[in-house]
Amino acid sequence: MSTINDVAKLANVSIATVSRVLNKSENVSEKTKIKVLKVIEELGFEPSKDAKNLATLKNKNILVLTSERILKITDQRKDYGIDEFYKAILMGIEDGFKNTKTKIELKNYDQINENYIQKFDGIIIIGSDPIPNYIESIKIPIVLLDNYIPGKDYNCIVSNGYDGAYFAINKMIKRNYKKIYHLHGSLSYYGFKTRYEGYKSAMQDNGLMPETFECDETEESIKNALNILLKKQPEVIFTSNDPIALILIDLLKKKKIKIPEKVQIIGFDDIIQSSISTPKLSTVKIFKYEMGNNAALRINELINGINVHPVMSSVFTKFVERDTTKKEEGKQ
Amino acid sequence: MSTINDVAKLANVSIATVSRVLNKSENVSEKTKIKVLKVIEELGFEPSKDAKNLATLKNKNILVLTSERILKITDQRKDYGIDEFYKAILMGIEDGFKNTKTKIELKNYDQINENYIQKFDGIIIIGSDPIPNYIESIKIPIVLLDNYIPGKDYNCIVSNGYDGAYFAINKMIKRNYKKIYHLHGSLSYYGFKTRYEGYKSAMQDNGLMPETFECDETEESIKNALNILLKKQPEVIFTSNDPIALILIDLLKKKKIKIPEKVQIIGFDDIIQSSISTPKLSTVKIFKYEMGNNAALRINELINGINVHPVMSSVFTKFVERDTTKKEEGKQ
DNA sequence: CTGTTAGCGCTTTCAC
DNA sequence: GTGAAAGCGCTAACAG
Repeated sequence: MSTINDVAKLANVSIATVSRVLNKSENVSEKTKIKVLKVIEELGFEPSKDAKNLATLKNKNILVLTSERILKITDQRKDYGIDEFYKAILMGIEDGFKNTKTKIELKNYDQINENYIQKFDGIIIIGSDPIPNYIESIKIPIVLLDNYIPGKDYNCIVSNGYDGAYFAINKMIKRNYKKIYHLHGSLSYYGFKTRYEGYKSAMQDNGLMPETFECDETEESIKNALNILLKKQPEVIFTSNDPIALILIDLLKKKKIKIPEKVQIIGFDDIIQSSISTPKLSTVKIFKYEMGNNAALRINELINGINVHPVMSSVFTKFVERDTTKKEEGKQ
Repeated sequence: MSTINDVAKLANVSIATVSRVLNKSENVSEKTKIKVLKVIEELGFEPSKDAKNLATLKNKNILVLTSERILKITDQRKDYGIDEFYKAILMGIEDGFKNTKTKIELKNYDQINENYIQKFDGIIIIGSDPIPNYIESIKIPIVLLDNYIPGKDYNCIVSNGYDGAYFAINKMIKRNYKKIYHLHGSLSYYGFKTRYEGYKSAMQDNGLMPETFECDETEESIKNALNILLKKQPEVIFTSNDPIALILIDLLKKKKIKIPEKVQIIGFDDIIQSSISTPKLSTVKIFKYEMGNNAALRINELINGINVHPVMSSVFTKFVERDTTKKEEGKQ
């Protein structure tokens, strides 16, 4: 490990000068610049990101952007489910900036325009609602949060739906359940798609045939799907998210079908309602806070020119087992 | 943003004491600990990771583990393709540790045992060959590199095969090609699976029917697949990796089928050979160096207790277009 | 049990 | 065009 000091000594200049060539400052003669560059090359010197971060604590402004739909939800705090989702994410973001002197501004797409955006050092875009076109052409660092657009290499933070589904399903299979079906929403949502894939892989890896059913997340649609599903005598129904699972529970209760004795349910998300439903929902927890946190840290890296090659980060989930699954083994 | 100083002042103690409670040192009276904790809570104080990193530069040892197969390959440097893959990764790892005083030891599974491992502060495991069982039970930070095990939440760094495939295929479709087929290796490899999914999604999102063919990566098998494929008059063949694509090129040349005039080929990886083949291969580049680099940075975070919730990082790829694809539009 | 102080590697005034 | 030195937030001897 070599430091800026080593470089300075070998090049017979001060560390200030080295710092200048490192940061492409104008005030260095071509001669010394070349000299310093050569030593840097020789030493294989790489400036410390941590030191740089520490030394450059500046006031920064970052813009947190969402659709109007989402912002309205978080404002009102009416609907526990989605509200909580974004609240947790927002908290994670805030905390992620805690040691960086940055001001956060929360806006929705309607409240801003291309010009307004220029004031910011970085932008975090939450959710998978359509993004205004002009966003694509701006050169300010951007991080997508809870969204991913195939074919565009935006830095992004998502939840690892594939793995979460795989783990939960695999666990059920190990308990000797075989008739495990997946009730999912539109697969055009990347999140749902990955959970769907995780379910399928877990089944296939265990020599089981995946069987999936689509609904549009309305009670009506879920009801229809359930009726078809029920004919197949499901042991476990795994859903795209908690709201669907919660509706399913209601429906099943009306039909006097015992949960988890007769049918087990597994959701995805772990919204607050899932821990207070009757019975309490077994679900795959999404780490919303951590997702927000990661987004903040990532945008900071980007702003400071650290590790800039685009990366998608999938935050792992956790199977939170409550009362809609049986914890013991099924029959052999 | 509040600092350790703010906390110290408000709690009427020195920053050393604050640091002690932060790091769960024993040498603090219960009383002052509580007092400090309260102030921390009030202020919402979050210690700076950068400052901590800077202050704790210690000699660390990290173990880079691979299968014997891979280590042999990198040792010999004979086979350009795979050799280069791991060389680049290794360079990325080294550079990632450049400002951290850490010693790297490179071993294969046969050279170590459960005991030996204990000496290290962190472990990076490269490649998707089977991992010894005892690894699972050790409590040293681990990062999987170019590997992912569904259902186990190992921190890992992979290449974003889904996105890379999606982008390249989407681009071809936009050029009005429709008969785009995918020739893939075993889908039990996670890497191949994601590229396969990316191909499928791109086709489906454009209203096209995906058609895929499996081979086992031997010339024989590829030849068979090609013969079937050719009957479908492919405009584009997208392969799981460069070696398959390179063999395909040879086969096609023997058959006097013109590339890219008659058939276009797209590989995945961008190994050195792909830039010197005739014609030069259009392929999706994997950022090996960046992957290694990320692994190093991640293991460092883990060692320092930063951001410890497990995450999978998918490093984005880039479509490198050379001479096995036509750059202009196809016929309408 | 607690405080003082010297760094960690880098940036950034302020002089010259 | 260049250097000296203060300081970013934290840890870790060392003293007491």
